[in-house]
Amino acid sequence: MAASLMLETESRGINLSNALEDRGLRRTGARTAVTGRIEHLSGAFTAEQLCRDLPGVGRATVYRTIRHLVDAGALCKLPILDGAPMYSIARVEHHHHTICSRCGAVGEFRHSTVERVMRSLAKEIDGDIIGHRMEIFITCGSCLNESTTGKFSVHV
Amino acid sequence: MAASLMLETESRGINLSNALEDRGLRRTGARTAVTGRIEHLSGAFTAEQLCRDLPGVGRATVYRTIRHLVDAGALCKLPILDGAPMYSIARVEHHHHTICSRCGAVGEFRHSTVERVMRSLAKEIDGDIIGHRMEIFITCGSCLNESTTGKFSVHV
DNA sequence: CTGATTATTGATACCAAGTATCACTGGACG
DNA sequence: CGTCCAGTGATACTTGGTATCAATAATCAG
Repeated sequence: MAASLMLETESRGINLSNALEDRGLRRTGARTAVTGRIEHLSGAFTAEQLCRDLPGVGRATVYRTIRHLVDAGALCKLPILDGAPMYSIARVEHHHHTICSRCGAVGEFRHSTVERVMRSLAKEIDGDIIGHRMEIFITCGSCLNESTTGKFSVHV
Repeated sequence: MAASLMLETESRGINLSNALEDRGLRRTGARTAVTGRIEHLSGAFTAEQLCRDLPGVGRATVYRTIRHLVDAGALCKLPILDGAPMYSIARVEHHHHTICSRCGAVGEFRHSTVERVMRSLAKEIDGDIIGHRMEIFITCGSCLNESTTGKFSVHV
């Protein structure tokens, strides 16, 4: 992702273990393994992928830990159209995602115009806006130089 | 949804059975039952809901027919954050959705500014944009007058 | 109309993702 | 150190959806 896109970003210090502790949860071996693995991964991942990577940690614990991290706002859950949802570390307070339809790489961005659109829509919609979500499907720069077939189908 | 929102809309004549025939699929009793039921429903629905409503049609056929309709562009598939995806008839060529987090009602809208945002992002993103998706979570007008609890959790 | 051809159906079995249960374990803390 | 309770993980279960395949229904040529 181009650096210019991140101009409006206030990046957060990321420590997933702390995010759990802040919620009053104990720092245990299993949780440290899960958060450590997530921080070690470069991008987005699925729950099953994490289970495979951490055979020493039970499935239930992996799923529970992910849920805690999502509840804490430290992870974003991205409902991809087909297949299991993906998760990515929430580095930016409120943001949207770019998803490469070939390699699955997920990026974050903020764009003030999106928020302006929301404010203008608020006047027209019959009801209260309580949130929004936006995903941009791309073929990322590095995939443009390759010839692999698509990973996700995109019906938009 | 406010009528003003639909101003940018070119509404399409909707005939799901024709959408299937246009793809070279036969007009059968089961498919007519499924498309008829979908057209009869007021808003968005899940595949399982359709199966329950049509006990005379097999699960496999319901799922197959939905898939055909999505492929034909006659239905939109909406990945709600938790639970099964919802489907709604695509009345407008390219559009976005409002989703009431209480009653699950789904609306469509077009807003030219969203497309303008896409064009400005295209210059900044490292890669090719191949599509985008936007959902606005709302509490719709009719739900504002009630006191039911939320149906969907919204982490945005 | 009749029979041949082929798409479609739906019961069944299956698979994948995720959750509930519950006896056991190990952190925290007096 | 011992107690207590949060946390764990094996297991069984649920849900959403797909593959299989024999039976059935559309379609079409004659």
